[in-house]
Parts: sequence; structure tokens; C-alpha cells
Amino acid sequence: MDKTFDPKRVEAQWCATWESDGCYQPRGTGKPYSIMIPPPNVTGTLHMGHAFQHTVMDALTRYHRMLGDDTLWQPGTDHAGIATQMVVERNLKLAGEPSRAELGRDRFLDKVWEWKKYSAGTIGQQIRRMGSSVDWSREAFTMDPSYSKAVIEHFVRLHDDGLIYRGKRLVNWDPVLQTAISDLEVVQEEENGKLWHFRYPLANGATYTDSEGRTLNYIVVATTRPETMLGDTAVAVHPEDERYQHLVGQHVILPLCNRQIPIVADDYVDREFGTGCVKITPAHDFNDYQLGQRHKLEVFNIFTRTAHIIGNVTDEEWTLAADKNAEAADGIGATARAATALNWRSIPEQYRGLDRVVARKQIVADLEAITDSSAAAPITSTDEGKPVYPRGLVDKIVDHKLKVPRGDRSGAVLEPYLTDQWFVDLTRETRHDGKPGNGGLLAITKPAIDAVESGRIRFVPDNWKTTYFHWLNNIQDWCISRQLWWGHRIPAWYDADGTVYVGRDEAEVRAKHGLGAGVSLKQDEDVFDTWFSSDIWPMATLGWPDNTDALKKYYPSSVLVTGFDIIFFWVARMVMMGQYFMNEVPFKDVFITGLVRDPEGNKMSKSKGNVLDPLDVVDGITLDALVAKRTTGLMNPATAPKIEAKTRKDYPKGIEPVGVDALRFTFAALATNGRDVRFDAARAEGYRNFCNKIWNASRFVLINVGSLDAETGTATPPMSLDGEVTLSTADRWIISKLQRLEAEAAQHFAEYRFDLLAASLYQFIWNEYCDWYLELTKPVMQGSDELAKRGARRTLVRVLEVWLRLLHPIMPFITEEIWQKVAPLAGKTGTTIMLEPYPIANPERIDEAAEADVEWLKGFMLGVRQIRGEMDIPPGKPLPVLIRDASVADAERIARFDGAVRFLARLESITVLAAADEAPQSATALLGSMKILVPMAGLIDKAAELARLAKLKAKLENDLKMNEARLASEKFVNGAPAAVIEKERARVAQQKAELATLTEQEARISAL
RNA sequence: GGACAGUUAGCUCAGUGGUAGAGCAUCGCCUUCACACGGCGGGGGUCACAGGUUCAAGCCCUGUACUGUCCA
Repeated sequence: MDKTFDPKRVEAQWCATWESDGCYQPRGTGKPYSIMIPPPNVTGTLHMGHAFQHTVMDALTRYHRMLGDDTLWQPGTDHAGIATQMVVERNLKLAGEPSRAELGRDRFLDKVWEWKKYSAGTIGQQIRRMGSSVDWSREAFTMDPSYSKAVIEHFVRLHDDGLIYRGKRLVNWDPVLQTAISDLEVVQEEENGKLWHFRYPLANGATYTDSEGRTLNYIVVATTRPETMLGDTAVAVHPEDERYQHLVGQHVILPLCNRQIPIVADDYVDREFGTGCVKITPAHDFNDYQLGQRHKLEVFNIFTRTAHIIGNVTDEEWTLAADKNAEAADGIGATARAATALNWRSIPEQYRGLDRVVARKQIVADLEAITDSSAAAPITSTDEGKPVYPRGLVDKIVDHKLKVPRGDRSGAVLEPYLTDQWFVDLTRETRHDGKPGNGGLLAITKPAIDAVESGRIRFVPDNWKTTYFHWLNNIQDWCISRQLWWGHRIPAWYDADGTVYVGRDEAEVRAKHGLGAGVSLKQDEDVFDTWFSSDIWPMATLGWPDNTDALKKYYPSSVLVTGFDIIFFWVARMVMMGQYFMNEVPFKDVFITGLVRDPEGNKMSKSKGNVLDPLDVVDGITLDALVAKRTTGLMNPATAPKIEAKTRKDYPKGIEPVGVDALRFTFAALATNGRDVRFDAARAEGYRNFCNKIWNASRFVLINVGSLDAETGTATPPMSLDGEVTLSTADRWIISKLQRLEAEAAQHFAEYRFDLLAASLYQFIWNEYCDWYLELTKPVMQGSDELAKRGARRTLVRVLEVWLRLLHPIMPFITEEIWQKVAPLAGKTGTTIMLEPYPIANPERIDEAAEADVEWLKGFMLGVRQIRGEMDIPPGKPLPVLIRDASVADAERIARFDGAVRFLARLESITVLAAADEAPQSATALLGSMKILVPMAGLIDKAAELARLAKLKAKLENDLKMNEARLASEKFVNGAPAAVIEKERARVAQQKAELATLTEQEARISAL
């Protein structure tokens, strides 16, 4: 054994051994315990957040395996539709290869599969290196054939139960990715924009008088999106708005398009916002769409899939689309629909095919330039080239902050867009198709709420359930179709008439609907939202829809460990599907972890350049290498210098290698109560030091039982620990403390308090076992009492063996490595610590007398050390010590611990003075009423001792004053419980006595 | 606008009514036979602010400020 722990060697060896020996697989007849890994996306590699959550899951898994449970940790990966498709497309671009469009669907998918293989392989290696004990024999992927079968199955069943519908709806459309996305994938960002005020002339030359007495022939509408005016089909005002209510029912002429559109009244309109008059574009705004439905307004798209103004309106495809629009849209007036083509023709030629941003500028400019309208204001002047408003039909332009919806993946500004999509009904009480049975609200949403409300699922920390309920209580139907290639193709087929048939495959569809070979069917081009496949992860990985043994045994899983960011995306949807298909929750506990952030508290992301690869913390990385890693392959290379500067500031010396165990322990220690964690490399180094402490404490034990040669570091035959022994106070004390640690560990695991677990282990191992127990065995080892020596050796070994097991779930590698050497000495025959029982507290071995003894001893040591420290007496210099005012108990303890104290405190002698004995001038420490005196002759500086006494006195006087005041208060004496008052009295008496001693001592020293 | 969380030592965080704790950092002493990735000792906090409840508040209640996140 080297003097320094070398994690790399140990990790490589045990990873391989554990896996090949099948240690990760479920075993035994214990009660089932299972965790489903949140499947990482096959978009690349694992980040710190994964490493964090995997540490938690592995700790739980190893703990329960050691408890004897039949434990499964199910691994796997997620195909992550949009995200992966984007990564592959970007890689093709960077490599200069043909684009997705050029490759075509099949060849592109080959590329994605290639990437998936690479990414899943990398992820697997990362998981292995972290020591995560997942059952690799069950590894799953959300597009495995068996998994895909389950995805299709759950779609078809939901569809057959009337809980899925297809329809033309306004959806969030990503014009860059060219797909619909769900509400959850939209991020609203506040941005600086403008509010444009346009004059819309009243039709038929109507006029009115405004509040200022002016006669106007127009109204002013305010909008943040000028380009959508091409799709306006009404102007709306509030029904009680006195400024405009007399105009309701009249029409305005839509400028540029020269269409007449009605003025309608609706209380959706905010009178305070803008002019109180809003333009309504039902096809490109969610609120306008709703309003349009209420007023039976015309609805028509003005954008293409890429958010350009539509091109040729006579285009066959668009005409067809218009017809389908008319058929599919419900709640939209029939006469209005017929007008769609006319409306399209009203879009002026000059805007056709323009990007929406370009169109916006052009439209504003054109409105400004209109001077021949009766509503137009004359362009009178300019101010240094800037237009002065009003100009033409532009009344004014004001700065305005607005929320811009962007796609969470692409970052593109989204467009509300009218398309045909598949939806899961989550909002209806009855079936959408009118057949008997519950709609999605009763069949899916309510049971998901009930699962948590009833306590069948418990959130840890508890407050997350509020978030969960809030979302479910305000839920919308779920758009599950995506216009992507990478994913599960929707099992729906269309005949030439566009009639849709849903089934598990084409053959089933033909059989079910009696469609002969003569009928040509075409499968839906779209794929499912990724979350519409991961929502059955806890079931499908266990074999669902088949009722397998694994499903029976491991469903529901015991706990889901995940981040709050996917409570809606994933957690809630798994609950829905689990409840619906299994009539049972998918997991009993949901442990929500915080996010791993950078040292400044920022979210880690590639674009910010603050990500850390967990393995770089494990293996270490130089500053230059880290900078290089963070600044290559950036979407925006201009940010590189900033990223470099920040990296050099955060990690001036790069990152020291700490090993897997230390990183895992760091995560455990930082996992406080679901709060976000700022990753602190210094902390990890501290736990690297802890590993080294463990390593060397173990060396000490092995050396002392003769199984390790201290000089050469090689193994030697150990001495026997069998036979009769004497257990010392120290032995009984550490065994007692060990019981308390075991009890704490069990409690912290039950409460998912890994921070407290880590703190308990650290405190026991370092501050009790190493700092005190090992030191207390040293004088024994140097003594001649063979029974006591054997007792100490046996206790050293056995307590070490136990705490290695206690620590193993967090630090698997170092504990296994040492356990292999220690276990035989402790009489253990197992082949791996992984499968040993987790220690359980035995209250009978708690020894309060021994604990009190050691506390006294620690106090004694502290007194001497403080004198040494503050007098600057070298630790090695032997000191004579005198004792005054020792109680009978003190004297007895002094006699008992004489050897230990003299050894540990480096004392030359301990002399208990009789009451009559005169003591020489000394530095004093107090232990209860007993005084520990270190004679000053030749050792102690008078001034220093006086200063030390003064400091002690000041603190004591302060405390005493406060406590006396409390006792003097009638309120306290009358109100507080007797025990508290008694305690306070005793404390005051004690402090008074101490103060007297210090005062006396001070007087004696100053008299010198 | 609503909801949730946070505000405790220089930093990162524990602390569910009885005199404020840890790790890291810092200062001093020490190459003592497991470990300098170490040992011993020290310094450092009106617990965001203002009220209230209580004999007693970092902790409970009310309000305010700031920070963060989520939802409209």
C-alpha cells in the first residue's frame, strides 16, 4: 500500500470486476427495490447534473442491495427527437457533409443511428466509470424494437379509448426546425420591442368625435407585430369602452390589403393597453384565435412553414390546404372559411415570399408612405433624418417590453400556426368523439392529480407538489406530433381521400377496416414527441405491454430521482400513463434534486462555456486543456475570449484529479434539501483529502495488526485476533459511537438527506475514529497488556470494517479496495463489500459511561493543548501538569487515563495536588471545577498568560451577565419550565466558580 | 400579476423554540514512528430589515427589501 491513495488504479479494477461478476444484477428473495434511470439523451455525453443524480441513485441502489433487497437499477437512453436530430444536422454541417434535406429520410436516419451508437456508448462508459451499479443486461433505448412496440401500443389504446384526436389547431410552430412543439417547449423571454400605432380608416366614410372633440374618420390600433396585419380579420374593442362602443358593428378598411373587416366587442380587450383597440389575427395569435372563434371570424394563415409571407395563393397545395382548413376547423363560421382564398389574394404582391422580419419593415414603411388616404396624417417634418410621427397611417411608435416566445431547442421566435396535429385529450370530461366514456380530464388528468393528493406518490422535498398540482390544474391538450424524422413514426395511415386509420401496423389497419390491396395507404410522415415515448419508461423497460415477471416484480419503482425542470415534461406524464395503463403509480417517491451550477451560480451550458465534464474532475485537467475544450465547436465563436477569461478566473490552476469517490462524496455532501448546488472544486479536493485520510487510517490499522509492513508497504501474515480480550474505555466508546452513526445513516437514507449522511460519516471517520480512537490505541500498542492490545486491534479492525460498509454506497471504490484487505481480519468471508449487509445499529452497545469518559478526556486534552498553543510551547516538549480541586470522579479518571493522557498530551507527569498543597505559578485550564495547571517556570510568558486569562474572563463575564439577567427576570422565573430554570441556575453557578478561579489566577500571575 | 424557494462566518452551506455550527479559506505553532492530500490551537457572525407571538425566536406569525426559479 502506497502512502497516498491512487484512485485511478483502484477504480479501473473494481469497475471491471463488479460488472463481470454480475454484482449489478438483481438477486435474492428480498423485497423488490427498483430505480428507473432517467434516460439520458443520446445527444453527446453526460454532464455534472447526470453525475450528481447518478451518485444519488447509485447510493440508494447500493444501500438497498446491501440491505438485502432484490434491487434493480434500470439503465438506458432516450432518443430525444429534436435534440438529437439537431446535433446530427449540426455535425453534418461542420463536417461539410450533405445536409438532411440532401440525404433524404432514410439516409439521414442511418446517420442518426450511427451517432446514437457512438453517444450511447460514450454515456455507458461514463456511467461505468462513475461506479454506477446499473444492471447492464437490461439496458434499454426508447427506440429499441420492443420499446417501440410499447410506444405504438399506448398510442393505439389511447386512440381507441377516444383520448387522442387529430385536428387543425393553432400550435407553437418552430419555423427553423419546421415542426410543431408543445407548450412546455416554449420559453417566454422578455425583450425590448416596439408598439406600433396604426390608423385603420373607417369604412364608408364614417366619422366620429373623440373625447377631445376631434372629428376622426379612423381608429388607431396598437400592435407589436405589424406584419400580421395582412392576416387581420377584425378589430376588437372592449364592450364597455365609451370611446369606441358606438363603433361596434361598423367596419374598417384594412390598409394595404383594402379588405373590409368588422369592429367587434369583446371583454378580452384590455382598455388600458395601447389605444384600447386591437387588431385581430386569429391564425397567428392564441388569444386572437379564441376571440375569432367567439365571433366566428375568418381564420387564415399568412405564413409558410418557414415564417415567410405565403407565395402564390393560386398554388395548388395552398388551395387544397384552404379546403382542408374549411373541413377540419371546428367552431369557425362556414361563410368565413369560404373567404380564405379571397383573403390570400388580398395580400399585396410586394410582400409575397418575404421573411417576416423583412415584411415587418416593409409594411411599416409602406404605411408611413400612404398620403392619399383620408385617415393619413401629412408628413410635415423630420428631425435630423428621423421620422416624426404621425406619418401616413402610422400614428406613433413607442418603445415597449414584450414577451417573445422562443423554441427551447432552436431559440427561434415561434409562430402560432394553424396546422393538423395529433393531440392527447387532457381537458374534456367526456370523449371528444361523443362516444360513451370519460374524456381525458377524468381518464388521465384527474387520476394523476389524485396519485399525489392521496399520498400514493410522495415528493421530496414536499413543496414540489404545489408546482405539480398547479400545472395539472391548468393543463392544455398535449400536441404529440412532430414534423421530424428521428422518432417513432405515428401509426396512422391515410387513404387517397385523406381518411385516417389508426392501428398497430398497416396490416392491422387493413384487416380492421376491410381495406383490400387495391386501396393505397400512406403512413403519417410525422413522429411522436419524445416525451410521448418516455412517458411509459417505467413500464416499457420492464416488458409492458406483456405482463412479464419483471413488470410484476419491479413496478411500481421505488423512487424517481430527477430534476425539477422535467416535472411537467416527464414526471407528470409518467404518472398519467402509469395510472392509466397499470392502474398504479409508476414510482412511490419522487426525489427532486437541485441543478448543478457553476461557481457563480449560473446554469451550466455549452454556449455559456461553463460546463464541466465530470470525468475531468475525476481525472483532473490542465487549465489550457479546459479552455480548449470549452472554446471549440461553439455555435457563436465570438464568445470564446469571454469564456476563456472566465475559465481562467474560476480554475486558475486547472482542476486537480480527485477520483470518483471524492466527486461522489462531494455531490452527496452538496445535495442539501433539493437546493441547487454550486459546484466547488475546492470542496472536491477536500474530499480527495478525506479519501487519503481513509487510506492512511486503514494503513495504520493494517500495520498494527501485522498484516502490512510499514517500511515496504507489502503484505505480511497478520496476527490472530481470536481469543480473550480486554476492551478499554476507548474501545467501548468508539463502538458506542459507531451505533449512533449507524442509526443516523439509516435515518438519513430514509429521508434522502445525503448531505447529512455525508457529514455524519465524515465526522465519525475523521474526527472520532482517526483523531481520537486511533490516537488512543497508540499508548495501548506500546504497552505490555496483551489482552488490551488484542482488544484494541480487534476493535480497530472491526470498527473499520463496519464503517467501510457504511461508507460504501457513497464511496464504492476505496471502500472495496480496503475492505478486501480488512474483511478477512474481521472474520468476513464475502467476495465483495457490495454484497455485504449494511450495518444496523445495536442500541445495546451504546455505552454512555464510556462516552462520558472520553468526553472528559477530550476536555482535559483541550485544556493542555490550548495552553500549549497560546503559549507557543512546541507540541513535542514534555510538560509537567498539576491538578487542583479534582473531584473523586476526576481523580478516578485521572488514574484510569493516566497513560493515555500522558501519551497524547505529551506530559512528563500528572500530579494531583491535595487541598492543602501550594501550587507554583502556572497557566491554568478549567475542566468543570477541576483546574489543570502547567507550571510556568521557564516555559510560560507572563504577559501571554495574562492576555489569555483576560480573554477567557471577558467571554465568561459577558455570558454570566446575560444569564444572571435572565434569572433575575420574573417573567422567566415564572414562565419557563422548572428544568430549564434549574439548568440555567447550574450554569450560572458554574460560570461564577470559573470566573472566581480565573480572577484568582490572574491576581497570582500579575503578582509575580 | 401569481406561485415557490432563498437571504446565517471571507466563500459554499447545515441548523423545526432553550447561549450560533461544518467544510473550504485565513492566522499561529509543529517534517511527533497512518496521513503535510497531515497534526494541534486560534480569530472570524446585531442569523436581510421592521413589527408581532412567547418566560425564551436564526427557527413560529405579519409585512418589507433583494436574489433566483416557475407559471400567466
